[in-house]
Amino acid sequence: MPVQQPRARLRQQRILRAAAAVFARRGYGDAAVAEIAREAETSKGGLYFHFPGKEALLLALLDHTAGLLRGKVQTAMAAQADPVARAEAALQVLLRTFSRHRTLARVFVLEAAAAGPRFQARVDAIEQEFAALVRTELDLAVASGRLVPQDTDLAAQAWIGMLDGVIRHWVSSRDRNSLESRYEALHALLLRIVGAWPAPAGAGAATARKGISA
Amino acid sequence: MPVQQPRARLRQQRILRAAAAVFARRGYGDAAVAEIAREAETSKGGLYFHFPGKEALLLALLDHTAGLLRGKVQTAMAAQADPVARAEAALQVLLRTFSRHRTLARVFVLEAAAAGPRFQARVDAIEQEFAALVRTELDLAVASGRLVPQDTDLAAQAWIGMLDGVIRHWVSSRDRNSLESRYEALHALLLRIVGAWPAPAGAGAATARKGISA
Amino acid sequence: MPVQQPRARLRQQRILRAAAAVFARRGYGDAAVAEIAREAETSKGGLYFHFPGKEALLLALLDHTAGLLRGKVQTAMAAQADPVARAEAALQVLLRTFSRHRTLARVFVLEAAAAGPRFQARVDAIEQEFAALVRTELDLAVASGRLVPQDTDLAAQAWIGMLDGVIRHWVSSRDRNSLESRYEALHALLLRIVGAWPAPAGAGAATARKGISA
Amino acid sequence: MPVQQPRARLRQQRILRAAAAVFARRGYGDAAVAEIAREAETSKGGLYFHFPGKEALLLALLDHTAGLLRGKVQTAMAAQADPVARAEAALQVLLRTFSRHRTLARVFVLEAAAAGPRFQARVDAIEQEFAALVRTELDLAVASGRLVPQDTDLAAQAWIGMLDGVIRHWVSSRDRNSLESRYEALHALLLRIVGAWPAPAGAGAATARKGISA
DNA sequence: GATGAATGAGACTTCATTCAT
DNA sequence: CATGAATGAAGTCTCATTCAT
Repeated sequence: MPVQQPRARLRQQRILRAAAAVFARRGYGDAAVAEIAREAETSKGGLYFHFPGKEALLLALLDHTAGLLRGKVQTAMAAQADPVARAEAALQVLLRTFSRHRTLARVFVLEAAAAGPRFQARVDAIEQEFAALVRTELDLAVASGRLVPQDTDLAAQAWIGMLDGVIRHWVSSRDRNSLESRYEALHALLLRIVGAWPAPAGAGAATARKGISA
Repeated sequence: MPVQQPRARLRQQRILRAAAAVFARRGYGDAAVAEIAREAETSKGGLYFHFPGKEALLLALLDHTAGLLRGKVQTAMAAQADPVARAEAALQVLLRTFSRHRTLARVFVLEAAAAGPRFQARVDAIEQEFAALVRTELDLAVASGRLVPQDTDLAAQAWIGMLDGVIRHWVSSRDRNSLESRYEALHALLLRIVGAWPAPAGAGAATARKGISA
Repeated sequence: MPVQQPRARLRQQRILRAAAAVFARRGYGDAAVAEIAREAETSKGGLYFHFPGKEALLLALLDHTAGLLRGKVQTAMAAQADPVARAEAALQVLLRTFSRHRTLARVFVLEAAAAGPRFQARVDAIEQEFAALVRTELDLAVASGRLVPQDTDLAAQAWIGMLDGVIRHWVSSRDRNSLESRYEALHALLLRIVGAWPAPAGAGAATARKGISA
Repeated sequence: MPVQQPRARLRQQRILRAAAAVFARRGYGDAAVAEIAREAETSKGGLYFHFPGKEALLLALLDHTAGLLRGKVQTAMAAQADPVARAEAALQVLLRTFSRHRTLARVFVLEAAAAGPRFQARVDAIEQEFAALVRTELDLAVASGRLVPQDTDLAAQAWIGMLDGVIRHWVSSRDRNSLESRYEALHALLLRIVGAWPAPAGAGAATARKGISA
């Protein structure tokens, strides 16, 4: 593998960014390579010099997105001591990252699924990776008595599933509000799912809750 | 509006069934009208006599699916007395119906989303319809003291979201097991979400639950 | 040939009228048989019962138009004594008839030409028929000294050609004024062509004209 | 706007030439893009690279023809001193040009008219352009006493109309004789229309003609 | 006689990919 | 390295015509 010249790297990034934009705008199937090339300010021939084809663009985009998410999640988790807080931090940063990259979000949760099983599989693998992360933390929390014993695998799937649903809804609606603003509500649900819910309202309940979540 | 000959009705159904199969197999974008016609044992022209275009096929399929689900859900709900049970029955029958019509499920939760905003909007509307149904029941349950006071709208969204996630995962994986077999686990999560979980195992837990949900 | 039942005659006329309208509106090539059937308030099958195909519709229309014109022209010519007046009367009634049947005019002078050589030939034959009529009258006028000796065939072609041009322009423009209103100008040109023009204005010119045309 | 490679220019010309041939052979409506591509020795995709569609081909052809005519007419007119001669030269060169490009002639006077109002309008505009040219010369001739006072606009329309008729007849008949050979007769009619006719037979008239045309 | 249904050839157009320059 | 040009397969859709009822 030859060392990438910096100019080539830049080109590739411009092309990937353009691909994300066009895939998000038109959908993978309706996206024209010509339009991506135009948006990247290059030519079709140039694009094909850097990427072997349209599929490779989507794949590269998914990998790039995965790397981006992994990095941010690791950093965010490292900053928390409590296992439940670490798991929550992971989801929160996923939400925040997608919130700031709407086109990536759309490509990741919508377009890839419809572009064929090969892409779907890659997205699934990445989701499973994060689900495993979450599960590990929940297991720790259960082991330390922080959470009541439960099917942590199921709970982790549910967490990722809820996140997925929220993101999916956000990108497919015309909602221009920040995705992050939904974290509050999501947060409450996540805690309920693992039986660590926050105080609803009444005083008596607060006592019981304290015993559980503290 | 011309009189529908019985022959025509049959053809339309055959075409719709074929469309569902091909959309599920190839995805909406890659599905060829010619293949649908072939699978419906008719000609391209014949297909276009009954449906104005490829989009109309998907739309008709979504409407057909929605009608199917609505009917089954109403029946299932009518058979239950308890509001929480009614809400659960709704989800359960949705799961069961999709489990028995995998192609419809795939079209409904995956293909429609990627086929364009128009289709996505129709699916969203149907999901919201069922979410509203669930919410109504949860409200009743809260009013009767059956459930602790909570944001029932959010909870209903979460229920539908979880269901969506399970179905989506099932259709996009190669999992050939019945979708229904996942209901057990889903059931537990749903109850947790509204704070009405069932007894995990021991007796002490039952006490705690009573104290919380009562 | 069986005797036509009156009901069938009516149907055929309704279909022909509808065909004229649709051919004029869409052009022959873009006219759909289905639209003609709809406009005739019958079905495609019914239309094909009365006419063997789309081409036959246009042909029948041309024949019908020719018959209409022939009849009116004969009547108009019979009412004139002077040969030049007779020739003029022929053109005038052609103009008037087309003016009152714009769709027929359009089909006759525009659509038929583009619908293929077979149709073009039929229109040409009809035009030649009227040119021959005109020529006969011009010959009489020359023989009687009413007109100066000239190439009457050429002059007749020119008369029909001018008429054709005026009609063609009228139907292809959006001009909603009566076609008849153009007769005045056309009239002057026709007379000039055969060297029998009317007094323009000045006296000197009148003298010169008299010397020439008398 | 991208730089035109010389290869591309050649292709475009080949395509346009092929389009003219096929439009003339089949008529616009029945001309298949595939046949044009074949005749141009390229592929359908190649054709669509150079022209956005079938309509654009016809439009480009009309524009190309208009440019051709304009150039030749200007040259021909510049070579004449007398206004009437200039006007005649214009028509003569139009006739000669169409005579040498029968397919262009057919497309221009027949196919465009039937291909839709948009094309018809373009052809009309070009005809009006030449009519205006003729009228300007006739006005000059009247102003200088070269012609008797008259409605020069009408006369110019008549000139163009006669020319149109002659060309139309030539292209729609199977007449393989040169179109130019008809100029003699047309010439006589044109002069009659503006009251500047040549000697029919007698001697006195000859004198007058000499005075006019010399 | 008449209707809705069906056919299938063929039309225009798009587009991922490859290639000559 | 990059570009414009070229390809050709495949797609959606139309429509004159025929047929079963």
